[in-house]
Amino acid sequence: MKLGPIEFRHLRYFTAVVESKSFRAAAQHLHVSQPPLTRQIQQLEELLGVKLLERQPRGVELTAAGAVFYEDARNLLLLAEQAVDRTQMAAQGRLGRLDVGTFGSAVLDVIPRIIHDFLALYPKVDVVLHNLDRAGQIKALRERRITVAFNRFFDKDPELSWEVVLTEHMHVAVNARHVLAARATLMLKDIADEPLIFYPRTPRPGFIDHVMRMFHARGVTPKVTQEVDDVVAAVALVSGGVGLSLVVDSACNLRLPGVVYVPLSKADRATFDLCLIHRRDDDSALLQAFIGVARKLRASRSK
Amino acid sequence: MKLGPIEFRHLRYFTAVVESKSFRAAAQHLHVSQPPLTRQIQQLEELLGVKLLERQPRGVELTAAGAVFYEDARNLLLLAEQAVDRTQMAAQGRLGRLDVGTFGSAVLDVIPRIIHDFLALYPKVDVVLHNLDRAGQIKALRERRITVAFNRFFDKDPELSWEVVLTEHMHVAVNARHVLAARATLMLKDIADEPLIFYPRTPRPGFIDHVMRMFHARGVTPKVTQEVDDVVAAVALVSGGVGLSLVVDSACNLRLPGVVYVPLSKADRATFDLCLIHRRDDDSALLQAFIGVARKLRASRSK
DNA sequence: CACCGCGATACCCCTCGGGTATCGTCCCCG
DNA sequence: CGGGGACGATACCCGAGGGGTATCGCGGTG
Repeated sequence: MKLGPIEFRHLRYFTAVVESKSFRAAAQHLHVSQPPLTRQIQQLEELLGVKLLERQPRGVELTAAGAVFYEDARNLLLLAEQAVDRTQMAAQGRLGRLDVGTFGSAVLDVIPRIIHDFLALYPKVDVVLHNLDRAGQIKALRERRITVAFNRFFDKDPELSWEVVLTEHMHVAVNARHVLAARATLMLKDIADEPLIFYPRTPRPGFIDHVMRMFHARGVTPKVTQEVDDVVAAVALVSGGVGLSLVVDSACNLRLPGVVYVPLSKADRATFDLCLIHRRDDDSALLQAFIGVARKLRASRSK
Repeated sequence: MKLGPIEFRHLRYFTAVVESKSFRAAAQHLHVSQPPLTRQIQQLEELLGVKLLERQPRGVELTAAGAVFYEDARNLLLLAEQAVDRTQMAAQGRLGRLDVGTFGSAVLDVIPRIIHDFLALYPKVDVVLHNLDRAGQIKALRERRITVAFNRFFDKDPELSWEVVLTEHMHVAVNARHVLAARATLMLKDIADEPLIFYPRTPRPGFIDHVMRMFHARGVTPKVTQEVDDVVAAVALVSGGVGLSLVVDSACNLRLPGVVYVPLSKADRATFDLCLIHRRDDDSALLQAFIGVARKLRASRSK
């Protein structure tokens, strides 16, 4: 007899026979006639070089080797089904891994929300956060090490696409014992003479330049007395009474003792967009799902 | 197109294409011509309802779903081979096969003992050892390529279960001509100024961090002059007089010329658990028997 | 001993996997 | 910029082999 390799057919037929302890019954259950079934089992036995079944006048018995093979056959069929399931889930973006590029302050509010909502809908996706600066994000996106990134101020780029997911405003972080802490709103000129804790230009030049332009447009030159590269550190210094600082909405979630956040007055209000960035040619279901969640959150916020 | 169920043929063809990143090359490797291959892959994709491959002008790329399916396909093919193997073994009167995941030093003492005792009780079982690192063991367990694994420091995992089979202590491996070789015990501070042969962090971060914490807790900064990723190599260097090294009980079985093992003094003694890990849902008799032997050995040791 | 009921065998059909030839497309190179 | 070459897809043919029907051999049973 000529024999090829083992196929799932053999396993399906064999397990059916074992489970119904009868060729005829198994054949019926498999919607085939009995002779082909017999032949497939014979083939399987010859293929393995092992007798799997003891044909008794009253039904069929497993041999010891047959019992071993039955265990594995059932397992294989089960795993094959799971493989199909998993693959289909992956295609729908319900399974897999999403690498997200984040940065300093966004991580305090928006990103946890988006990820929370996303995981509620897609629980089997692994979301991995990567804190990167602007340049690092762009590089990582290009090199496909991350799928999506959050940042402000996006430069046109042929490979990348972006959309605004949140529009934020500026607040002044000020120590509660400071006179300005009582004010409902503040103007930039109010803080011109106050010691300002600010951020170095390098990791996010776009943001810093934007704020600086804001100051200059109002003829104000801020007195930067301290530079720290981290929003949390800046607010910590405010808490310690070192001075006041500027932060966006998201950072207001950061509650430290003795720190209050006073919004900038309408006249001085500037908007800071938070963008979601991704490769333009990336049409993965995972990314689409993630963008969908981000959009929905934005819509529910703007109400 | 008419489609039946998935067959192993589909998996074989698909994995071949993925591995050679080309239909033609894969066809050649499979000893078939290219068109049937193309057809089988198309069938598979239609069968799953999922696009698995991105046909690029330069070869073929996996889609995200394709990557998921590839993993499972490879695994299924492997398990099928194992199933055949096990069945044939069983037919020859062997009762089965137990695949065990091991790692570096454990292989020197505990594992041989456990396996020896196990084989004394179950002489017809084939025990196959697989030397794997931590991550490899976990993966292999999940994918059922191994039934049981030995390692230290186990992280909680919903799919896996574990128990401590041995608690070990540290010894200093030192050249016999060295002054410290004569000491009955050593303290960590005794070796602070000695050249230490140690291990890189990557393959077993848990173990290395544990030892390092031990040093720091005693205010000792070891002078690591040489890193080797293998206990045997480390002891060989000790034998060559390069310096001294730290090993656990099991490794003391390794007798190399001019190497003596001095236990750490009680004050500096730290314990290192060796765990036996297995799939939580695995209730095979072979595994239970193996665990039983391991437990008995532990009990007889602790006396 | 006749009769079921079981799996095995004989033999036919036609599906479906594999082969050859060829196409459309993109890249590369002159 | 156009032709050659390598890639995967398509068209079409062939035959191996999976599945069908009919029947056999053989125990167990009334």
